[in-house]
Amino acid sequence: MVAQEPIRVLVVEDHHVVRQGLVALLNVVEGIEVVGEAADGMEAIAQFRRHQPNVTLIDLRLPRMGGVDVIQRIRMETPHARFIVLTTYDGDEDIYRALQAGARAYLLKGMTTDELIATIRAVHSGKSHIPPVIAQRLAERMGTEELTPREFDVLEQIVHGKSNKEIAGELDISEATVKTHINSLLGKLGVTDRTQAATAAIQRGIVPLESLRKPTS
Amino acid sequence: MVAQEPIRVLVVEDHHVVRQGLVALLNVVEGIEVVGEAADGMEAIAQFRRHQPNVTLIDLRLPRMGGVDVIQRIRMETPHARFIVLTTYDGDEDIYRALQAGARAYLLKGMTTDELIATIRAVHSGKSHIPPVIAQRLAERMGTEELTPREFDVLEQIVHGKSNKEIAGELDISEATVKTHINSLLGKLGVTDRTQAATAAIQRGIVPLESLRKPTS
DNA sequence: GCCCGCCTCCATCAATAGTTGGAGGCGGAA
DNA sequence: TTCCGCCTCCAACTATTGATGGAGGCGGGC
Repeated sequence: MVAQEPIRVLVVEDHHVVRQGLVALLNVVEGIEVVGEAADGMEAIAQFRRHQPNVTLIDLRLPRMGGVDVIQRIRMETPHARFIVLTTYDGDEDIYRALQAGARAYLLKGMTTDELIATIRAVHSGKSHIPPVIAQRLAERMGTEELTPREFDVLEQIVHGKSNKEIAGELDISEATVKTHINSLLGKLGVTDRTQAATAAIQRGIVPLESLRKPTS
Repeated sequence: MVAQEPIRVLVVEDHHVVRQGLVALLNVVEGIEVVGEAADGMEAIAQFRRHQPNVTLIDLRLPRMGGVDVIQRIRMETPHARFIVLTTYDGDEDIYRALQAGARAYLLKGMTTDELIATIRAVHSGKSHIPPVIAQRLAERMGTEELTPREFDVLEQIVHGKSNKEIAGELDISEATVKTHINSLLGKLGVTDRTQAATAAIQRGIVPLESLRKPTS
């Protein structure tokens, strides 16, 4: 193989062990050089500016600014920046938004090292790579109508266990309006009651599970 | 430091990258030797039998038999076996059951390498180690009453979006009985309606999120 | 300007869901 | 045996939820 500039990679991942593992794996690979690491969103942006990597490997779940926002922010400054999203399981919503934001590839953490390396090379040379599992979910999602902002607000409250009356109070609208929104979002989500709406929202990542911990705010 | 037998460690983790990272990290540490790796529950048991490790590092979410079951099975054969549970986030229920099953330590994947090593050494020398965050959740959980098996069945159906009538059909009991169980489990979970019960069940890991994917079985 | 989607609200109705206060059977522990 | 927890069921009631078919205002795109 001809001697070439190595692919400069930035690794953004908040779990120490996973991050160190990734770096260790990648640094022994010929033609790949890890030029930076970040454990949260802010740090990721700083590191990107400093190192201008060819490819950024990024987890979507990050402290201080989620992965999707990081991708968007960086792409505003550097439109040609290339991202590989690296995540464990995650709801469909995040996948969708990450790709919208400009990620070129999506990898589940269960992949092999070879797949990871092949994907880095592919993305660096301008290709995209979406695993079949993910592609299928995206396809399923496509038929789905978008929720309006207000419907989203209501759905969020439903997931947090609020009654219609409470939601009305919270959003400062009448209970009738809440019902209207619910009726509409039930249809869009393809479910028949609020409980199904709540689990669907969690499962699809529309409302993050973390927000359930201590929600009383 | 005096030359000693190294601590023999088995790593059980289904994500290739994470597992390889862990192994790479641990193998450079003085006094620790990774004697085996497993990517699922069955393999874990086989590897344990073969290598008889001093400490087993185990993820709770595994294909083909969950981590908790693995711990229980191994401890039946080898009661003195020592486990460190290693997991990302996970509901309280799993933590609780893992400790019940005999795990000596619980580590979140966000920990540092130093913490990991320190914990391995501690557990090997017979100590336990539960992070404060986890300990606190366990404490909160303690006041909680256990659900009866039947209540659990009903809760599961609720999470899957079934109506009372459907649940009655599914469990082959009357709708009245379903209501009785629901009334009881709402109290035990400290919630006021089925939607809250569903999100609580998911959030606490009582009903696994994965079971929501394509549940129609 | 006109249309369309979104947000807001209304009334009315039917269907679920949740509450209360029972009751009987069954099996294990004391 | 007696007690207790669990499972089963009931009636009767209230509260909540979801369905339906409106209606007006507001703002952006054509």
